[in-house]
Amino acid sequence: VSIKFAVLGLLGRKELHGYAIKQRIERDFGHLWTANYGQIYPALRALEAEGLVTMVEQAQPRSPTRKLYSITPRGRTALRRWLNGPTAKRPVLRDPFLLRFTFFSQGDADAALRAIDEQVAMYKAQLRGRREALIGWRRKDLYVRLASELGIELNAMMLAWLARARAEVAAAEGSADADAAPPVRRARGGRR
Amino acid sequence: VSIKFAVLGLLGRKELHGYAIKQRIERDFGHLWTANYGQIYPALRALEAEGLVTMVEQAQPRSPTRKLYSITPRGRTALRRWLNGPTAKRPVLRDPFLLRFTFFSQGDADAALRAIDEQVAMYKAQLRGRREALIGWRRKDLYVRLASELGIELNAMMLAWLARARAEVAAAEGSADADAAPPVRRARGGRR
DNA sequence: CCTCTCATGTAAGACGTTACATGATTCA
DNA sequence: TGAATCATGTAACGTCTTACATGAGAGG
Repeated sequence: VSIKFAVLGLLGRKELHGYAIKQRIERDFGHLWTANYGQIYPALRALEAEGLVTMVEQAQPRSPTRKLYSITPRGRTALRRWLNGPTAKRPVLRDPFLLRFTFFSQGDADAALRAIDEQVAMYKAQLRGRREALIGWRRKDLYVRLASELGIELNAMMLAWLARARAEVAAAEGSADADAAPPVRRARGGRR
Repeated sequence: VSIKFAVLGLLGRKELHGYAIKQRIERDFGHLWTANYGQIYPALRALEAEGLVTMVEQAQPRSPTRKLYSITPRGRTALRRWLNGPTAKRPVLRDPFLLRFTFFSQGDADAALRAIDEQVAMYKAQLRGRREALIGWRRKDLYVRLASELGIELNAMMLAWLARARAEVAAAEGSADADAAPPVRRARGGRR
């Protein structure tokens, strides 16, 4: 249900075609939602069938024909109702790594360390990308900017937690492992 | 795929029946995963069919018969392989509120404020519950404790962000709204 | 008497992911 | 020549949620 409205919300700002919608989702809120063509194209058809958007084909000289979708007045009403309505449900993190993490006491000693380092690398790369993306939102939509900032804070917090977790795990599992992997990173310092 | 292993991981610690598994999931990592009977019971059957767990019926004098599941040696091997294996995929927050939030500039002025206050109330209640749950984990499993602490930090961070977001939104939308709802909460103070 | 907790489960449907199919253009 | 980007889509398959069905005992 949410994706239909996310698409409608994007069309509320600007007319777009399916391919562009996917790009926007990734750029604007890839940290808090994902969507793929298997969801986007059917959603657009459904919205059109309900009369919330209209479609116009747009031929182009040297690339495939686009299908441009625009929001209708009825679409705006539906969007506003969704925005004013109640919050569907409380969020869960649903992070496969963290789930696995809670069971590491049953695994091999160093598997935990390796997994943590993997995560650290991933979050560092992500953080860089997000900080760059933020610049584009600096003077634009207040809400998008705030959500984007949350993504960055979250990311930084995860890195801080991972550093702490790594230290505790290494300490608990005999100090031999502690320097098998790179010494406890100053990564956290980058946060304060 | 993750739920099967989450169940297996729980059984790796202690033999359990389906109903108890659900309770554990809620208590131990309700913040990072959810599961319902529609997933748990079929998962148990599947694990049994694969020979990773065994089941024994356990009649009780004055309550329904339980089906106690225990992990097998093959189950332990499979669990360890999962723990040592690669991390499936990067996480997304996937919070319906935040998704909606990014579109509030297209909605009614005060709907955003109301929605934020709703979220604040929810997170405050949740934070209380989690702090209590943590006490039970203090001297138990290191990994579970760390994950639990992350849940609390996350929760606190969300509250801090919501307070900031509220202030910025109120400021942007004319100061009339700013005191229609409770004055900008000192909630953030509780964090530093 | 009614609701809550314990305890098992199933079925239908909503939602999401992955892989495939098609085809032109651009860039190394 | 090969890969990436633009652009559309579908089918199969997983996963998750919701709602129902059953039934006993405990406590207000």
